[in-house]
Amino acid sequence: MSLRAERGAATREKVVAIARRLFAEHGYEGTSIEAVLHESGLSRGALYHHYAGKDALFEAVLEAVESEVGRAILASVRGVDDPRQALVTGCLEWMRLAGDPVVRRIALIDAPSVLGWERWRAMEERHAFGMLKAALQASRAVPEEFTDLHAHMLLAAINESALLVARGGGPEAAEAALEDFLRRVLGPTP
Amino acid sequence: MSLRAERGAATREKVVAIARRLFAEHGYEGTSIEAVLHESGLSRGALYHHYAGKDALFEAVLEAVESEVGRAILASVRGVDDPRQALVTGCLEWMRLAGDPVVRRIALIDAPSVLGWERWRAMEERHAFGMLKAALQASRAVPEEFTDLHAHMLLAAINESALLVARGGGPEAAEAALEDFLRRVLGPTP
DNA sequence: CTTTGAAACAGACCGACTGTCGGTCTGGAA
DNA sequence: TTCCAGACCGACAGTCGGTCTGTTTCAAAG
Repeated sequence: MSLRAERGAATREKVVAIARRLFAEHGYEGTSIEAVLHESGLSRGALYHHYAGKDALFEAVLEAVESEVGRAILASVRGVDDPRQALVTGCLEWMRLAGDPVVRRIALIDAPSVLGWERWRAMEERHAFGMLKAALQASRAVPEEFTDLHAHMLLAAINESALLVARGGGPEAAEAALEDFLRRVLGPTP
Repeated sequence: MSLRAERGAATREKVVAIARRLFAEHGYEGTSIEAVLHESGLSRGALYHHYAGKDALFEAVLEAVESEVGRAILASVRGVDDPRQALVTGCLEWMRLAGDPVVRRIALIDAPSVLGWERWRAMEERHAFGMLKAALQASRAVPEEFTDLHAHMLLAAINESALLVARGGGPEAAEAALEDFLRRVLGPTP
C-alpha cells in the first residue's frame, strides 16, 4: 500500500474509532461533527473528504461494530457440531455481545432511525443476521417457508433481551429466559 | 373547562396532529419545528409554551399513537374468552396496526432513538405491552419467572414482523409466520 | 529532475435549525 | 375595576451540518 493510501486509511480508522465512542456515549443526535473534529484534530474538509456526511460516518462505525460482532459469534460456535446447539450457543453469545453499551446504542437503538430500517436490515443481513438465518435453516427446526420470517423474529427477540440486560435484573435471568424461549421456538430436540 | 383551558387544549391537539403527520412522513430528524409552526400557523413562543422541546412534542405524539393502538387492541379481543386465543388475536391485531406507516415510523423506528430505550419501554408498559404481559400471565403458557422477559421478546418479535410486512412479501405470510411462532412459544394447547 | 494530477487536508463561510427571552394580550378571579 | 396567570408572539443568539475555495504532499508520467 502506498504511503498516501496508508495515511488515508489510518485517518479513517482514527475517525471511526473516535466517532464510535462518541456515538455510543451520546447517541447519534447528541454527537456533533464538531466534537469528532475536535477530538481527532482533523479539519472539516478532511472529514468530509472521507465521508459524505454524518450518516455515512455512522454507517462506517456501524459496519465496524457489526463486523466485530460477527467475528466473535463465529468464534463462539467453532467446534459445535450439532446445528441446533450451535444456534443456541451463537444466540447466547450474541446476547452477551449486544450487552456492550457500544453495540446496544449504535447497532440496536440508533441504527434503524439513522439509516432507515431497510439499510439497517441490509447490513445485518451481511453480518450476524445472515448467520442466524443459515443456522436456522441448517437446524431444520422450523418449516422451510418460515425460515426467513422466524429468523427475523428470533433476531428481534434476542436483541430485545440484550437491551433488557442493561435495564437491570442481571444477565443470568435473561440468558435462562432466552434459552427457554429458543427451545420453545425450535421445538423438542429430535 | 374554562375557555382558556379549552383553547390551550385545542392548540395542543392541533399541533400534535400536524406533528404526527410530519414525523411519520419525514421522521424525527427530517422534521423541523419550523415546518410544524408553518403548517399550524402557530408561533415559536406558543409551541415552546406548550412543549419543552422537540423531543417533548414527539413524546406527546407517541403517547397519542400508543393510546389509539391500545384501544384498538382491546376492542379486538373483546368477546374472546380463552386467554390463549385472546393473546394470539391481540398479537395479530397489533401486527396489523403496526403495519400503519405512522405507527411504524413513530412508535417502532424513531421512538427508541429519540426518547431513549428506557422512556420508550416505560411508555409501552403503560399501553400495549402492559396488555401483552397481562395476557401472557393469564394464559399460563410460560413459567411465571419468565413471564416478563418472554413478553418482551414476544413484543419484539411482533414488532419485527410488522416491519417486515412493510418490506414487502404481503401480510398473509407474515401473519401465518407470526401465528406459528406464537403457537411455538405458547406451547401445545392443553 | 520536472511536470502534472490527484488525493489529503485546511478552514472560512453559509443556510437552516433549535431553543430563549422580553414583551403583549386576554380571560377570569378577587 | 384591578390584577395575575396563562396563551401567544417574534426577534435573536448560538449551534450544527454541509459546501467551497484553496493549499500541501505524494507519486506517476514525461
